[in-house]
Amino acid sequence: MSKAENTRQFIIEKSAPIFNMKGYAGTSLADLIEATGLTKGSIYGNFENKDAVALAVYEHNINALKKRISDFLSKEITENDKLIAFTEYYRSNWKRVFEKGGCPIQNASIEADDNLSFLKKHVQNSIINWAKDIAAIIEKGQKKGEFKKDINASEYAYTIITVLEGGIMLSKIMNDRKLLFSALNRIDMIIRSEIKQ
Amino acid sequence: MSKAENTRQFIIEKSAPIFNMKGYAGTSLADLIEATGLTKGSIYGNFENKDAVALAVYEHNINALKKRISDFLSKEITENDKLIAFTEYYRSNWKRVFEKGGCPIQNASIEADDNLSFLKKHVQNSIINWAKDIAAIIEKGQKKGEFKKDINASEYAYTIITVLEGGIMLSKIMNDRKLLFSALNRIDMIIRSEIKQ
DNA sequence: TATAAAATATACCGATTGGTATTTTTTACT
DNA sequence: AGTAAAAAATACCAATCGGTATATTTTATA
Repeated sequence: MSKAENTRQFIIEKSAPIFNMKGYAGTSLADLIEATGLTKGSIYGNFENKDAVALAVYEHNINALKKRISDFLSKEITENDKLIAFTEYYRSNWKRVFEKGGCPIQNASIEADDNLSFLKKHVQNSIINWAKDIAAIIEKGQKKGEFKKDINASEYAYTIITVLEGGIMLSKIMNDRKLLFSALNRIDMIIRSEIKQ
Repeated sequence: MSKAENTRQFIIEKSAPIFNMKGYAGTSLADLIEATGLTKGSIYGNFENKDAVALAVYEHNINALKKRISDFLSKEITENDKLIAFTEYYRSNWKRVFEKGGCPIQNASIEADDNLSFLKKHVQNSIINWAKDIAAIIEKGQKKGEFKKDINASEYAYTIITVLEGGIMLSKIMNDRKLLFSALNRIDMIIRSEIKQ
């Protein structure tokens, strides 16, 4: 990794929680300078503009979350256990997720839906891919006979994301862990009673 | 209503969709001047600062939404019909809600949870009150024998809000009406199979 | 209709915004 | 070790930010 690539990565990692907490419009270059300890020249030597930093940070946040979840699920063997481990991940990691500003998809969604067109497509893509990942687990479980064959895997994937995101939102603003856990319980219930064979 | 009170209301109404779409940090005084056609002096003659406008706008958005829903529910007689009418409201009005920037509680939640402390308490309060309103319907239904007596009304109120907010978020960013409707169907399903006697 | 008060518009302010041009420092290679 | 290239720091820019002081207009009242 070259010096510049290293710096680029350094900027992304230090800026990640800032953007996720303060939002795109709420994060200034002064914030990035403070968080990285670098200068404006250094940042603009590695990124074209603020948009480019925000975009790289968003992708980084998504990939980091995806990898952590993926690692967590890889411990499980059956597809049912993988699905249950998904909610378990949030039960074990909600604190860290919350401390870094919550779900990056959610934060970017709200800010990008009416403006920030440069981010919107990326958010849409990451949601599509996330739903595909979950749907793939369900479909595999269907083939293995763990899950009901007549259910729509993609629909259930979106239902899981819907309940999870709603739970994170409410839980975070209300400062109440239980609201997230209640949402996770609801997801588990759906898995047990509607997805599982 | 005095001239000033009239202007104040005018500013709030014209600024409402701007704040709800662009967010607090993303909305500038220049935006408010453009939206109202007034001058900076006029705005600052009626509001102490930008925070005060944002706060008044938030309360206005909440009250307007609450009133529309309340009017919609008042047509129904049984508590079960009122609960079902709640989801029906969003089926009939999602387009208007989306055009004005989506759910104000959701937008304010995401922006206020990590910063904007002046807004956070107001958002928390409006969620508490919203949940109370829904819980009151459930409790009344329990007393009237429409609903199961052993369920926790408040918990179900928060579950309904969770699924609704998750649905709005996903539906809005994905530009897909069906994702909201799927969430609303899920809420109806919960009402039918878990709440209704 | 004169006049005081209220409301609005104009003109201005320092600070901060995102961004660029230039200089200095660091790195890699002969 | 000398040197060219790459990287980072400094210095600067116009535009915009939220906010204020003052001037003008509108309103209400006597």
